[in-house]
Amino acid sequence: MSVAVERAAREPVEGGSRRLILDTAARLLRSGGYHQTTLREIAEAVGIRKASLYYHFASKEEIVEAVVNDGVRFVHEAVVAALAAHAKATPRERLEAAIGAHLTALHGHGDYTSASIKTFTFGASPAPDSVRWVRRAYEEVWRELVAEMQAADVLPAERAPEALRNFLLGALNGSTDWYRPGRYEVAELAAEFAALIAPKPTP
Amino acid sequence: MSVAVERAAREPVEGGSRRLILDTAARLLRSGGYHQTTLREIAEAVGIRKASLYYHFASKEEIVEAVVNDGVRFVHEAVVAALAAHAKATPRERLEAAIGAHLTALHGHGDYTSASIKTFTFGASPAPDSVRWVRRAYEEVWRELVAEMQAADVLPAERAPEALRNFLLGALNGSTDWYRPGRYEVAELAAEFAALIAPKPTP
DNA sequence: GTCTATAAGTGGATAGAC
DNA sequence: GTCTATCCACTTATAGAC
Repeated sequence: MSVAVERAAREPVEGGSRRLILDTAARLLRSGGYHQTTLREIAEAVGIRKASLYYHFASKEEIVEAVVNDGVRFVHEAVVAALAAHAKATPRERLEAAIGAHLTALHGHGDYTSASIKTFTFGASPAPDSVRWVRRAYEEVWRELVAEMQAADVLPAERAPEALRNFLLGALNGSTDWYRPGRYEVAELAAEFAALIAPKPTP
Repeated sequence: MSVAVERAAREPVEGGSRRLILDTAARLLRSGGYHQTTLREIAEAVGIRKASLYYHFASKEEIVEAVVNDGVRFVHEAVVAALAAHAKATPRERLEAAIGAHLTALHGHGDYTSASIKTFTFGASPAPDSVRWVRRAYEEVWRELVAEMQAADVLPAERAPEALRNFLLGALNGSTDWYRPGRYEVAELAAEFAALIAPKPTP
């Protein structure tokens, strides 16, 4: 289900095996991270031998790279879509929508995005170029959004935009360490976070 | 130097070998995390054979557990000390001092605290009891501080204290992913973060 | 307290049959 | 496209000499 949603966010047609491998890898990377997740584990969970993975991918790094990039692309598109859907809303509503979309991608059944955060520091010390680009592109969305919010006086204009963006995204991503569905809904969390970074003006 | 400071924060006298091993492990864990850091690496950096590590520790997990706990104790004591030093300051100054102490422990030469964050999700899925206790104890400091700040109206009283604390600590700890010394000073970062979570009232 | 030597297992990756 | 079989480097950990 969420897998279907995530699939729609990526390339249209391709062999189902490749997708199944990535889905599985995403799930394992989400809980185990890079070094804990082994090719044997992935293969077993998929239901094939680990040697068969090499028909679809050239290396472990290639699998992880694909998962990580898909994860960032997924949250990227979700946030862009949320902003488009709230194009005519107030700036503050737009901010809350973006926060909600980011958190939903993180805590919904989207293994890719969580795996992406968990695997932030990659196997190889400098992340592959593709990873850096994809992240940079998503960052750009927030860079623009922060600028819009500062211009609209929803976020404090006198604060450094970079610190603001890093502060907010750090807090959002950090929620993977403590948030567990069931106590709050993600929507409540989003409202709470939006209120913290951009307090509603006292009426 | 920072190592000396950190040492002072822990047990007084003990064999220097054990300490040296932990210092080295902390440094490697900080950059590599749990699974990337091997006993061979640690031993080589210390200048002994890896088998010799087993004279001092029973297992890799025991080494990591010691580093992680020392790291949390270090930042814990640093924040408590900062609050004590600002006992008579305004609530807002106390908050900024606590944020500054936390960030300094994270980005100074304190390998232990950074390693602790990086190794947050431990090897074994449920972290050892000792780790959970030590973290809980530190959390308590912030729980009290947040309550104090909400009472003093420095932090918004109408927001959920738990969300507030997690939001703030997430943002602080997330800075390990992007902050690099040199551009800002840690003190500037602390001031910026304090301003973001607790905007000064417009005069 | 540190060493050499080694066990027992697992990691990623490849060759080649089917 | 998936399999069996295998390679080899490297992992944590132990045994026992010095």
